Amino acid sequence: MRRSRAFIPTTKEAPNDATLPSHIFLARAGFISQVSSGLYNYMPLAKRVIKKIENIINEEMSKVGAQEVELSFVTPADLWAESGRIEKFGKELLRFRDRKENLFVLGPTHEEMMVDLVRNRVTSYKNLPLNLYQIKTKFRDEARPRFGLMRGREFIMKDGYSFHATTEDLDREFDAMEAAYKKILTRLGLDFRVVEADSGAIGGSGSKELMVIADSGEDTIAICSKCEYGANIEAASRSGRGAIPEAPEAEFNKFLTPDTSSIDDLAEFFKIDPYYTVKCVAKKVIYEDEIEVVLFFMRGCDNLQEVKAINATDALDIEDVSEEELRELGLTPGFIGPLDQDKAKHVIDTDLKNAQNMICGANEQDYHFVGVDLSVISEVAYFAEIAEVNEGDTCPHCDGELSFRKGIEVGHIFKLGTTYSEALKAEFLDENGKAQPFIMGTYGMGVSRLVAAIIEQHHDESGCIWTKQSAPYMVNVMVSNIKDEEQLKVGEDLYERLQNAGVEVMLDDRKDRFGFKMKDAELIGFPYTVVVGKELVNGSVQIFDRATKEKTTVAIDEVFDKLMELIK
RNA sequence: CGGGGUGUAGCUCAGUAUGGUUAGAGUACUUGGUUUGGGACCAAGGGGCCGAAGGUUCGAGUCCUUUCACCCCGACCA
Repeated sequence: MRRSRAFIPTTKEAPNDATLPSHIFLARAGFISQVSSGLYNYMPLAKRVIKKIENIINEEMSKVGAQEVELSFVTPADLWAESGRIEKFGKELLRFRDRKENLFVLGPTHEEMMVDLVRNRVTSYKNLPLNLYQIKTKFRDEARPRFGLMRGREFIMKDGYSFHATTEDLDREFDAMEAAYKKILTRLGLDFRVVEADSGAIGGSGSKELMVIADSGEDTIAICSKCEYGANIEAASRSGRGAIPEAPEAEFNKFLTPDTSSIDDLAEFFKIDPYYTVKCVAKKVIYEDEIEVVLFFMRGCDNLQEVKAINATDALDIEDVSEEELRELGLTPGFIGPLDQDKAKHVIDTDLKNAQNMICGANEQDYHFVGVDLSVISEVAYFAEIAEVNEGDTCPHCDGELSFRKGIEVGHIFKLGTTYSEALKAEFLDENGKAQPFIMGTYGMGVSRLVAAIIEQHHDESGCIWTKQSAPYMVNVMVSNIKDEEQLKVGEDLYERLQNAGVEVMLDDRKDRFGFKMKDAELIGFPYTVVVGKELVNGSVQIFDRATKEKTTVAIDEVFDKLMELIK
């Protein structure tokens, strides 16, 4: 492509609403333009990057025997009613009626459609397993789209669905998909981590997220310093903690502790580590048809992890509760403890099981119990893992230490089980001629989000730095001064030769000055720019490496071979 | 959905407290000339229903009311 003919509207200034590097640079370099909240136009460069990613996905999917399909974007609302998700998805589902007043939704994900496609067409165990996928625009009417391509309402996702006769076969496929996804991200040149994820709400026996490591990521993940373990903070667990402070030994007693309603006050009052205090976090727990106040107890040094709390109580959701509401129940906020108190349901963190030398609220204004031995309630109380892990805690699989990172969730793979096949009555006949629901897996990968993730991980102050496998063009041949006929000729020749060799190459043949064109090349982020300019008098040109910003002088007759070697 | 902010040229923004020529700058764009190794210079141009609707006024970008859009923090997010 000739730069003089290309539609690449670069700008010096970023749109005022862009905050993340990926958003700023993709907009400035002429990849995307915003249409409305969460909606973007992809311009030629972005389209090329998207195709690159799609090709890699297609290749890896093909290797593991997954077949590509394409399901309709507009889906009948009936299907969503059948699975029950029309309620659950709520306002994120964009609904509308056609001219005959039939209700439709724009597909936010395609479990229903895919199950509908397969049911009554695949009816025998002999035709299983089956893995179908598509790469397609999705629409979710997000409450708050943000960060450019990172969280749009309209976005491109690869979504795959597998169908199995046995859970063992699903496990095998799940592992194969994890491997394929890792391969895709590795090929794209990304630093990522596969982490364990929460899968409570959707059910199923497990899910993993693929996280691209980047400071701007919206998810926090805990990773082990020694082994492969990694988990979303919502699902992370620990086997212990770093250093356990010295225990404050005391006889069991009730103590007057005025004005110590917070853990900090309490620890200060007794001059002890918060580790030996019991924290109470009261929440309103929402069930389908009732709302209940539940008291969550954990060590004072820990925090409640809400997703774990929801899973522990089988709730739909959890909300804050006010002090007034607690008082109405007869509770004393700031002094609530798990002993001698049955005003509300308790959930106690497993780390408190049999805990000794604890200090907890006495359920009486200005009083705490000291020297508490929680083993007295360990038989009767409900224990669950509800505390969030902390940095420095011990890995659940080895003796390594956990630390936190920020990640961008670019993939999520799920063992779905029979949730959808049962809801939609999608069954096959097994060896015994008995009808069984399909056992399913689902595998998502955010294609447009990957475009942003690549830049979040690969950029500098000058702009984008595309990895070789994701670059819209591999080589940019820049003629420094097109009025210099020799420069232009050498540039044109190299451009043609590279093109004939199948290299994706841009020829910057614009009538602008050197500096302008260099800044532009850096902003766009071509992996290599060949500068045909001043050094031509010595019979050489320069190869500019975008990642390192280093210029290497190369003789004209060697530059082609050198480039072919670099781009391998 | 709660809290905050912003809408003026393609883009980034002044101007609005105190209403008053023909609404500005930078950048981008067009034309001519000079320049050609790090977003050049000179000159001349084109480009605006000042987010929308209603109101107050002799007069509204500016004041009042309503409304829409977008952004940020939070809630939410298979």
